[in-house]
Amino acid sequence: MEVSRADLKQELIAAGIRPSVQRLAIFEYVRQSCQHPTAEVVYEALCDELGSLSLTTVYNTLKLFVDAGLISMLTIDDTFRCFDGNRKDHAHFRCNKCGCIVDLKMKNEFVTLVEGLQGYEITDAQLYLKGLCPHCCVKK
Amino acid sequence: MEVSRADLKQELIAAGIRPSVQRLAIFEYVRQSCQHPTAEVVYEALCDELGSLSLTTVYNTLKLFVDAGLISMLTIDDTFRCFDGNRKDHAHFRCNKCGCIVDLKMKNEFVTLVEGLQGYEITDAQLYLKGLCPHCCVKK
DNA sequence: TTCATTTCTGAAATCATTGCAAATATACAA
DNA sequence: TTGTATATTTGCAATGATTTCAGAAATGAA
Repeated sequence: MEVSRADLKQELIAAGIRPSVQRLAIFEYVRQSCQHPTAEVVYEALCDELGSLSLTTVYNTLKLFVDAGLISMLTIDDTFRCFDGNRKDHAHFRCNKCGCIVDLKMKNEFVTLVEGLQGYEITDAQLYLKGLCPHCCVKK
Repeated sequence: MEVSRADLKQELIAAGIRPSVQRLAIFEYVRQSCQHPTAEVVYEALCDELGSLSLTTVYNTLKLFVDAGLISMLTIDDTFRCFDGNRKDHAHFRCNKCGCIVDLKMKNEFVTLVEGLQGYEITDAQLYLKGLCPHCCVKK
């Protein structure tokens, strides 16, 4: 499960991205995180480790990774964007009460569910479910 | 396909929403639109018809409808929210090049694709696909 | 080293969205 | 009809996440 820095570095290079200290740290953080961090969270988490870091750099770097297809950006919560380093096909659930975001396994690929995709080139797919999580359901 | 104002009015009342002039006009516009209008677009479209209309009213009213489950809000484009009056289960595609948003038919319900939903209460589901639309694929 | 290119920084700007308080419309009792 | 309470709309100011920009720093090649 744990991936080495060297591997992550190679992955960046393979994607045509120069592995600067900041980029590698941000990449590692998002990939290892089981949460779904926002740019702000990434910034807070890495500020100390890196000594100096600009929020702008975090935004730019995350955008760079998303464009390169290395991580994905979630817009499941309308008030902020968060990022996901988990590259397996999976769906997301957001609880309307506590706001938690949970990964859900898929039985099949997204596109198997959709008709009429001839002629389309699909580069990204996200399935968002919203409602109440088991925890909030109970104490409702 | 065409729904009368009277029917829409009844639908609002049934949802516990008083059918003011503005609300009815906004509801009709979003329901009839085959596009996926933003609040701004709704505002521009109805400004003349209603004589006076506030952008704030549009935002508030759309939120009211979404909370009542009458329409749904899409966050497929990270830079703005748009609204969808089509109540059939369907997926959305957004072209990365021209920005068009297209409705796609589903073969099955969203939840059939997901594992481990025991204990969850699902109130909303959205499948977002992104990439290139047939038109942009050709002239790529 | 030097030069050119890429990357990072921090402050300022942007812009969709919301908060707020006043104005207006509506419902309904007297 | 009039008065009054409630619901709705309005317009503007404020918010806050995100982006822009121009200069500073780091990096790589020669």
